[in-house]
Amino acid sequence: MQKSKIRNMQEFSALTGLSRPTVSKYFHDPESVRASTRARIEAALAEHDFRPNIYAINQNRSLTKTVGIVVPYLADPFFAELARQIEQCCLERGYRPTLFSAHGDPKLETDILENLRSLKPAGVLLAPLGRASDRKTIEAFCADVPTVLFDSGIKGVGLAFIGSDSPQFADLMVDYLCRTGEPPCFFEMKTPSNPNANRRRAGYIAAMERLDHVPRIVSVPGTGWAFEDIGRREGIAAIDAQAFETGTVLCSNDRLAIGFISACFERGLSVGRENNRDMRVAGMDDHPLARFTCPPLTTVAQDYDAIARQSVDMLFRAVSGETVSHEVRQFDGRLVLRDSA
Amino acid sequence: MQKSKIRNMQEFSALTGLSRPTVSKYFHDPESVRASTRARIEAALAEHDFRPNIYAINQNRSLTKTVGIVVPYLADPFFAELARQIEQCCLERGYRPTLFSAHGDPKLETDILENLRSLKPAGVLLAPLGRASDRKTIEAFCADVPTVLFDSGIKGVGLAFIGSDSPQFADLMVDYLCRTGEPPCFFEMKTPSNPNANRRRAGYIAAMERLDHVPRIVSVPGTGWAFEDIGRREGIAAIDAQAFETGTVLCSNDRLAIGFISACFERGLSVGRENNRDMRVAGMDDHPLARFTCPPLTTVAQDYDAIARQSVDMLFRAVSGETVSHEVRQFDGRLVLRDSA
DNA sequence: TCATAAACTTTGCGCGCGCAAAGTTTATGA
DNA sequence: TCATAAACTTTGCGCGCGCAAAGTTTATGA
Repeated sequence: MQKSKIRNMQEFSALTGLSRPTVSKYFHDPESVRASTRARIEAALAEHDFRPNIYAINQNRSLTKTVGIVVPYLADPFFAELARQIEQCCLERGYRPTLFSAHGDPKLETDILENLRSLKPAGVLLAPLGRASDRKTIEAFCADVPTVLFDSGIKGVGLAFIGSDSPQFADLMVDYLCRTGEPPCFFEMKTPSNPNANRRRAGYIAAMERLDHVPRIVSVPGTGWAFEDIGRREGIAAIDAQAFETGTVLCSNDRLAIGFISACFERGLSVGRENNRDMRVAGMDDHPLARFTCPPLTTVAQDYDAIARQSVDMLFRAVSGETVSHEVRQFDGRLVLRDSA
Repeated sequence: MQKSKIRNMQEFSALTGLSRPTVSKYFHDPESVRASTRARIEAALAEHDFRPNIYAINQNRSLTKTVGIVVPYLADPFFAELARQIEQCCLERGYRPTLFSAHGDPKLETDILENLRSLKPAGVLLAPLGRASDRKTIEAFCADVPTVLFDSGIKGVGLAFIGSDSPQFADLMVDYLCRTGEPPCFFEMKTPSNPNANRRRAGYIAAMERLDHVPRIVSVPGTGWAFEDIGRREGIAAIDAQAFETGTVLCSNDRLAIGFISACFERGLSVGRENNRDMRVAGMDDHPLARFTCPPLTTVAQDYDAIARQSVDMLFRAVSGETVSHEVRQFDGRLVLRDSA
C-alpha cells in the first residue's frame, strides 16, 4: 500500500481498466459486481489506497449513510453504554453513527439538532434532555428528519419511542422491599430533569397503595445532572432532618442512590439487607457502577440491549420506507438483588 | 420562519437581491460584508431558513471545519468529561467537533481513524488505547492528518502530546501517605491498557526509594477496561492472599480504587485515614465519582481544564500554519485529600 | 450452439457550492 | 468634490461524485 496520488474515482478506475460507474457501483455495494471485477478493484485498492470522497457522495445522494445519536449527558455511563450499543447496531447495518451529547444544556441540544440538519442524516436516535428541552425545536426537528426517541419520550413526537416501563420498575422494587421488610420511602429530586422520574414516582405511589401502605415521598431540591452530588448533599440534609419515616429508601435512580449511600456513610448509618443494618437502600437503572457501591446496590435493571436494538430496528424500518404509525415500546425491568436492600 | 423551498444558495441570494458570491462570503464570515448587506441576508434568513449544503462546501474547500475527537473508552466518565471540555473549546473556535470512542477495542480504533480520513478533518485530538493500539496505524494516520495526542502518548508521534506528569502524581501521593502513616503498597494491573500506568509505577518506586522505603507492588491479572471490576475481584483475591504488607494501598488509578474499596467492604475491612481503620486507600485521577465512594477517595487530581485547553491550542496553532516541532507538555497533579487516606 | 440475461461501458448531465478575475458600485475622508 | 479603497457583481470554471440511457460484452443454461 504505497502512498498514492490518486485524486478521484476516474483516475482510480483507469488503474483497474474498468469504467468509473462500475467502480462506483463496487463502492456502493461490492456484491453488485462480478467476482472477477471485484478482485481487480480490490487488487488496485491494496496498492493505491483510494477512498471515494464522502462529501461528493453525500452531495449527490439524497439519503446519506449518516445516523445521528444524541444523548442528554454523556458523563453518565448509563448513556455512554446505551450509545455504545446503538453505535454498534448502526455500524452493523453499514451506517456511520455520529454521537452528540447535550451535556445537560438545552441550548446545546438545540445547536446539535441544528447541526444535524445540515448533515442530512438518514435518521436520528434522540434521547432528549426532557423537561429542559425546547419542545418546539424537537417537534420541528422530528417533523423534518426521521427520528426515534429513546429513554425519554415526548408524547406523539418522533417515529417511535423506545424506553423502559417506569411504573413497572417502581412496582417491582416496592413489591420486593415490602415482601422482605418495611415499606420504602421514595427519594427523588423535586424537579427532575427526566420525565421518567415522574412516572417512577407514580409507579411507587400506585404500588404502595396497592399493598395498603401510605406513600412517603422525600423530594429534594437540586437541578441539573449532577445526581450523585444531589443524592449525597440532600441525602445528608434529609437524614439530619429525619425526613425518612422508615429505614428503607428507594431512590428514583441509581446515581441518586450512589450519592445517598455516600450520605449514609457520612452520617455513620450502615446500609444493607441484614437485620442489624440501619438502612436499606435501593435504586433503579442498574447503572454500570451499581455493583461497586458499599454495599453493592440492589436495583432494577434496564434492558440496555433491547432498547438499543429496538430503537435502531424501528428507525431503519421507517427509513426503508415502511410506514410506521407512532409506536411506543416500553421494556420491563429486571430485579437485581445485591446487598444494599 | 416559514417552511422554505429554497434549494440552493443561488435561489436564496435571489431573494436578498445580492449575488451568490456575496452571500457565500457572508456564510464564511458574517463580518466580511457590509452591515447593510448583512442585515438584508439575515432578514431573508429569518423568513426562509436556508442553510448552505455542508457537503458541497467541504467538497470544494481543502480544509473542512471538522475536528475529530477520539477517546479510548467513553463509558469512563473521566474521558467523557475531558471530551466535553475539548468539544467546548472547538465550538468556541467555530469548528465542528465529532466524537468517537474506541470502546476499548483496537479494531474499532483503527476503523475510526480510517473513517476520519474520509472526513478530511482540519485536525484530530486523539487519546489512543495505548498498549493495545495498532502503532503503525496511528503513526500513518498522524503522518497524514494533523493530530495532537492527549492523555496517553506515543513517543515522537503526532504534532504534540499533552497529558499529565505520571511520576509526579505517584510521588505526590507517596510523599503524603508516608508523611501521615505507614508507607503504601502499590496496587495495579499487571498488563495495564494505558502506558501512564507504567510511569506511575516507576514514579511510585522512585518515591519510595527516595524516602528509604522498600517498594511493594501488587500486580494483578486482568485485561480490558473494566477497571472497577478488576479492582474488586482481584482486590478480594489479594486481600485473601494477604498480599499487602502494609495497611496502606495506593491504587494505580481511581477506577481501580473504586473497585478496591468495594473489595475492602466485601471483606469487612474498614477504610479511612483515622487510626482505628483497617486500611488507607488512595487513587489517582480525581475521577468524577471519586467523591462518592465510602469513604470519599483521597486522590491526585488531573488538570482536566489545562489538558483540554492546551491540546486544542496546540492543534490549532499547527493547523493555522505555525510550524510546531513535536512538543510534550505534562501537567502536574494536585493532591485532593478526602477521607479514605 | 445460440438465445438471453447479467454485467459492464460510454456518454453526458447535474448536484451546490468555492474560487478567481475583471468590472462596477458604494462608502470614506481630506 | 473627488480620489481611493472597500464592497459588491458578473461570469465562468472546477470539485468528485451519482445517476440514467443506450449500447456492448460476457456468462449461463438448455
